[in-house]
Amino acid sequence: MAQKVKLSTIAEKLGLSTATVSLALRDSPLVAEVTRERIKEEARTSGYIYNRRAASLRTSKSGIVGVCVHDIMNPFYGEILKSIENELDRHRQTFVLCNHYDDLSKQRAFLDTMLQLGADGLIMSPAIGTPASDIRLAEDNDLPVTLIARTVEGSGVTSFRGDDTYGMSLVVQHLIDEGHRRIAMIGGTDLTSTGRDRELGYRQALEAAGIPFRPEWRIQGPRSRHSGFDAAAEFLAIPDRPEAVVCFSDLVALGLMYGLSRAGLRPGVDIAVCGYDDIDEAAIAMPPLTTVSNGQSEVGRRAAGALLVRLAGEPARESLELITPELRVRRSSRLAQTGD
Amino acid sequence: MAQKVKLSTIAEKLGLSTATVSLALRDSPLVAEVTRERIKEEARTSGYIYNRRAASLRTSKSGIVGVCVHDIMNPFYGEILKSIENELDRHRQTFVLCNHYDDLSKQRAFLDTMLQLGADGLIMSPAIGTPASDIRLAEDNDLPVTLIARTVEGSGVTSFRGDDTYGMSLVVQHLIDEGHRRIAMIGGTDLTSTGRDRELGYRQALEAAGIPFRPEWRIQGPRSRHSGFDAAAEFLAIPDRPEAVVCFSDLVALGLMYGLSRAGLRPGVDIAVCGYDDIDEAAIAMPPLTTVSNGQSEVGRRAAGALLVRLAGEPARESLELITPELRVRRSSRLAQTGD
DNA sequence: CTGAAAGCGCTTACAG
DNA sequence: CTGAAAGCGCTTACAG
Repeated sequence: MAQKVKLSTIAEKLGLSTATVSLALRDSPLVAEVTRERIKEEARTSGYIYNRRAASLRTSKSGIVGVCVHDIMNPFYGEILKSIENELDRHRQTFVLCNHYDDLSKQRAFLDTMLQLGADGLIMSPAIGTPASDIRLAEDNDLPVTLIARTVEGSGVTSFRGDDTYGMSLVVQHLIDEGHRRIAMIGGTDLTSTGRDRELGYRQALEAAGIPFRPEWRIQGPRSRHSGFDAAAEFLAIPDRPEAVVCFSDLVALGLMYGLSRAGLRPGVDIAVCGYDDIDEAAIAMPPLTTVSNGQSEVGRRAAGALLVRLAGEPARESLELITPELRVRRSSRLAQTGD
Repeated sequence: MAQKVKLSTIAEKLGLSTATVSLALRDSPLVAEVTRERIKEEARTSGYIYNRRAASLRTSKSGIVGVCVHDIMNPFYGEILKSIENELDRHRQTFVLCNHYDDLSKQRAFLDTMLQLGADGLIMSPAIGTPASDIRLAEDNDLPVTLIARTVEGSGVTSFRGDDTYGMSLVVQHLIDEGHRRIAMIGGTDLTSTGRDRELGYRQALEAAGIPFRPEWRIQGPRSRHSGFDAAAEFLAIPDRPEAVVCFSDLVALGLMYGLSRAGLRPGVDIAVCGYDDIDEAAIAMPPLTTVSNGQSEVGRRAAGALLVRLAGEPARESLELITPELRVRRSSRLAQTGD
């Protein structure tokens, strides 16, 4: 490659100072219109590439926002991400993605990288066990943080997520309304706020209906399609097996339905299955999956919006913004019908 | 936040020069062991954060690798990405992700951002219509590029992908071996090398068996689960409908199977359906999906490896590295059996 | 083994 | 409306 073109290259060529060139390229009204056009033209034809590292070193703004979630291949996060991406794109922020796979050291490495790169902000769905101190470390170093999907107590920042307890109680109530009293819950873990809250919703709905909680009907763990599939065997082995199941997520429900079908049980006919999240696939699945809309796009949009407000100088405050979930009844939970 | 700690803060505190501190923190043997330990200890306790922008400005190495694909929510790319991530992690490269959604301007914006940030390299699955000049622009500005999944003629760089023509011919041959002669192909577009090559494999296998290609049995377009689902209606409306279908991808096949099931047709019983890619879900789907393993993890691993070699100074060369696909026969294509 | 000094490519007061 | 100069926080020869 030829000699690199920088501001001073353009300045020399046109007999101007780098200050003028710098201002012109950023459309400053301080520079005369004609000068500005000459400069821009020269930048274009000479193949000038703006060096953001240099600019960022000077201004301490990088135009980078880090986003860190458990796993972007999970459509639940994918849908949130799309909405964040949309929002940030419009504000010309570059968006750097990372999976932490609930590995604290991986998340911490990403955080350190963002600090080193001088990122402007961070949106994260914190890994299991994230200490509040990690978030304060970011905040203390001028890196505003917004949390999504999960909460960290004492972090001092805002979290956006669905009201998981309420949402799960809606599904369970729906199954009770359909005449079920033997309802299992599959998936999720005590280690995340999401897991705890959804189990709480399950228990509360049962209790409200006077149905005792039965630990053998609570299969913890699964959080993916594959583990939902594997859980089918475990579920089928339960003596005195329930005829209705709520799952921690749509992914778990979809995997479970694959597993049940393979064992010869027909979801939506022989057994009621519900999910959680209302990912895109839920509506076209076979059978179409009853679930709870968890407001992914709203979570993403509002979290990004809140971060942008922080970037504009607003101070941090610890708060929890709950998005109200909505029940979506489909065929997987309605054993009566078979048509439609 | 308190006064920011930088190299000179540590240097002053310990009565050393910034040169020594800089070397010590990077474990240079030039610095005496004891001094090194004192410096590291001070860095730790003072909460020093390494400023990569400053370092990068000086060294013109950023430690950043950009990765740009059509859509990371597509498990096909997701699986490639995991393998790239693994490889880059081990070389302590920060990995910046981007979806281009086949929007050239979005891809170009990402490319510009990477140039401005001084990224060390780029791995991309080029958007439809990517001009070779975009790739040369990167290469000309010291940003080595490696291509995955799709090829750009005249780009001058290496591409890694499965042998799509051969792979697709394997599936079609398999259906012919199962006794089918009326085989539709659903999904994919002429606009990508992948789409063209897979259709070519379909046609070649038909031709080799003396089966004429019938344009009304070729439904172009679908490339997602949702559009596969929608294609079911179109497929069902074909007069003189085929009883076997190969799909552009597993995602299309899985969506199509949902659509066919909803219409009352049983995939794997009433109609044979095959996918392409062998994503994780294929093996647990209902029915389990016959497909072609497309070597996602090998593509990712080798593409990342090739990029790392380029970072080490190897010159670019245009070449196409084909990964040999393998047929995975499962129940969706074997109408004879119903058990298992 | 350690230090003094220059320089990476920008932006930002300040002066005119 | 334009320019001269300092400085962002590192690393890299070079000298000792």
